[in-house]
Amino acid sequence: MEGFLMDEIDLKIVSTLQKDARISLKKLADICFISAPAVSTRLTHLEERGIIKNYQTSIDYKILGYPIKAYVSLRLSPKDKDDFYPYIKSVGNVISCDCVTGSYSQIITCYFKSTRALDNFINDIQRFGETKTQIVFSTSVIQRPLELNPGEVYF
Amino acid sequence: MEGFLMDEIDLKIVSTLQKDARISLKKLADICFISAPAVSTRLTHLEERGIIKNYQTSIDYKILGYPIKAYVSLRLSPKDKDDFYPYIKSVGNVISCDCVTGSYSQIITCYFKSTRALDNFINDIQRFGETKTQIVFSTSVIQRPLELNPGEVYF
DNA sequence: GTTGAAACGACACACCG
DNA sequence: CGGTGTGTCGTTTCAAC
Repeated sequence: MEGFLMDEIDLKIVSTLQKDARISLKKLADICFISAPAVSTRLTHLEERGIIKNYQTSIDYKILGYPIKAYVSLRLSPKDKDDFYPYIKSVGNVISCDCVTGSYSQIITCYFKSTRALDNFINDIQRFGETKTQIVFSTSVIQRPLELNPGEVYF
Repeated sequence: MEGFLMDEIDLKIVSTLQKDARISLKKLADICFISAPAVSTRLTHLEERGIIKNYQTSIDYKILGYPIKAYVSLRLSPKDKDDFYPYIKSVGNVISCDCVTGSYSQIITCYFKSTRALDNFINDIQRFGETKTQIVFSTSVIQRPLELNPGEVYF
């Protein structure tokens, strides 16, 4: 990461795109009070520097037949790490996996078509260590962007 | 939820958009082997029916000055629910909050500029109940779309 | 970063299977 | 009814400043 600083306009671009990735360059330009080509070059830079990682569409997995969301915690034996990482990447049901502090060292977020499918998955990963599963009942804060122009945030 | 079925083309549209939300209708049309207007009407339907929820840009929060990611579990007293939900929605650091099975009934995913900021947050929410915090060290599966045209998935 | 022109893509309509 | 094809309009891109 080079010694570089985002200005107000970059921040406006990024936070606007977070909320609507399909907005046109022209509209972005109007919002930022600069020209469309200027937005375009800034976008390219933001992408090249890895600040913008990708553009995703969020889907209602429930409607699409994946009603089961779960957090699976896994106490991963250090010796199994090299086997575990490629494996967990290969499972299409898994949308994120983080190594965390605490006795359960991996937190896996995943979606399934049924509790039976979830159960199969859990049985499978138990070869890597002890697991704890928490199935999601309801979601009060749906996956959303981090607030970059902070109103109500902690410092 | 009407008695409606996604066909192969809808699935192709959705899974393509998941990976690149800024793709043009024309490219989508080429990929799906149909015309651009046809893609356009399908997109509108998918949005109207809530299968496509929104288009987000994923950002490297680390580079932007939020290096701390954490999962905070909260044992929420039922009587505090009505206070908790509006509050947790208002915190810009929180990107998701799920009600789950198990003794810690809420799982909060959040980002912070520092461990001190995280600490302030935790101290604050402890008025709602006991908490357990797991800070993310490293991420082996970065937030990614669910695999809809499944290769390696559990049934 | 801005402007303007040219290339490109998106949208609305009438037409065809 | 849903897909295709044309025309118009808006958007992106490139060159010159």
